[in-house]
Amino acid sequence: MAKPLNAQQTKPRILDAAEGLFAEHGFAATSLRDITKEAAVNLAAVNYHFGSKTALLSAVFERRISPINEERLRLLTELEKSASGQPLDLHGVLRAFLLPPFLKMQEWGESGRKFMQLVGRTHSVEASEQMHEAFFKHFEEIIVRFTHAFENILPELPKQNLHLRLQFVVGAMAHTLVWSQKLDQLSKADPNHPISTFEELLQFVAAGMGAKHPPHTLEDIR
Amino acid sequence: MAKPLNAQQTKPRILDAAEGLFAEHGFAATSLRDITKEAAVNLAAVNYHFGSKTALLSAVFERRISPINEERLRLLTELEKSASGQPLDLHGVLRAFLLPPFLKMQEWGESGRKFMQLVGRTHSVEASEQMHEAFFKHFEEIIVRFTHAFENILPELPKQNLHLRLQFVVGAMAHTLVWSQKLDQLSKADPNHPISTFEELLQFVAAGMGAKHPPHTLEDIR
DNA sequence: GTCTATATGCGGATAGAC
DNA sequence: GTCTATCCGCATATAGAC
Repeated sequence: MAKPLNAQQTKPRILDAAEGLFAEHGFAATSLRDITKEAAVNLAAVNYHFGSKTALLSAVFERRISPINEERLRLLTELEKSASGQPLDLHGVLRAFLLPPFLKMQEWGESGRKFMQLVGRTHSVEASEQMHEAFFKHFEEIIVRFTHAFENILPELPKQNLHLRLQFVVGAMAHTLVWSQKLDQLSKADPNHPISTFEELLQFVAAGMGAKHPPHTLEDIR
Repeated sequence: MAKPLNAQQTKPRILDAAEGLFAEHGFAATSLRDITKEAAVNLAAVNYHFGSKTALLSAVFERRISPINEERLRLLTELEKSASGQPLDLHGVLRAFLLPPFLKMQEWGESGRKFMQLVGRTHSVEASEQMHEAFFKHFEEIIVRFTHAFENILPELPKQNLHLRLQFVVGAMAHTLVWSQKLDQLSKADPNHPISTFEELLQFVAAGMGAKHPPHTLEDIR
């Protein structure tokens, strides 16, 4: 009960440090020296345990993305079961997609917050093309399953419009995750009326996804 | 009519090259060697003309952000004038905010597309804290004027919720600008039914901003 | 204003002792 | 598995000739 200070192994220490520094300063701007110093391990440990800086970044993604996407699919499957053939609910499916990252972020505390920042950054084209592959391969099943669900919920919306709108959802979500700390401060600005960033986002994108089609034309707006 | 090849000066060549490379690979991952090679100028030219790599990035921002935000304010002022005291229209104000970056992007062609990618990247925390200041100082007046306009349009929505929703708008916009090339391909996937990415975005965020408040509770959704 | 040459330091990665 | 020492290339930045 008195020596767990050094009990933490080298690998997770490196992962934690890398996660935080990549999130704060970006992949290219973070050196292995920064990481090993922060993790209080030897410089050579990164290459010994992970092989290279790029492989380390992959490992950072691996650790967090899988549980999030598994939870998304679990929630979606649950919805499909309890609907038993009936069309799904727009709010519900959006919630299945959006809730897991917010939940896991809370569950993981500060480390989770940093990771989400890194994810948001990656959405905006950080890192090389190879990194993008390593990142997006984790989302293939998610994209297929959720797109299909939304197509069934909104059969009248042309697919192109639907797919665009899903991109807007992703954009709003990514931005919210990146700035979650500041936005949460905003949510609590009035202590008599604390609101949930997540719930507000869900409300917003549900309205956006359900916006009636076709939209106003330029003429209507002027 | 036969020698304009070398007529272009060094400074704009550097700006163009830097804009493109910062957008594609990020600030930290782009070296002055990459830039001067792409611009076909001497390595020392950057430091001679701009002083440093960071100052060059500032200059890249300077050149493009000002015209966009001036146009935003011009459109908003125009709306206020023609409304002559009446409350403004939600669609109209959102359009005044969102249209200028899309218009300028088109106007500037490939260079504009790259710049918008860079802006989207910066929204997601690229670069250092100093760079952020240099970036966001261009938006102070925009934030004040537009926030005020939205508060008047949606007086029943608590300010915290309103401010959060504006962040969602910014997130969807930034993501759309970053991925504009791919999303435009999506918009034209069906040649019989080409749609406008911008109009679809406007429709989406207008519905989101106008979503009724208070939202469903967690209980309603389950 | 533009060039070459170079100062100076940091980057990822590794060899080899322990 | 962990350490020190080091390779070697590339980074930004500058000095000084033209």
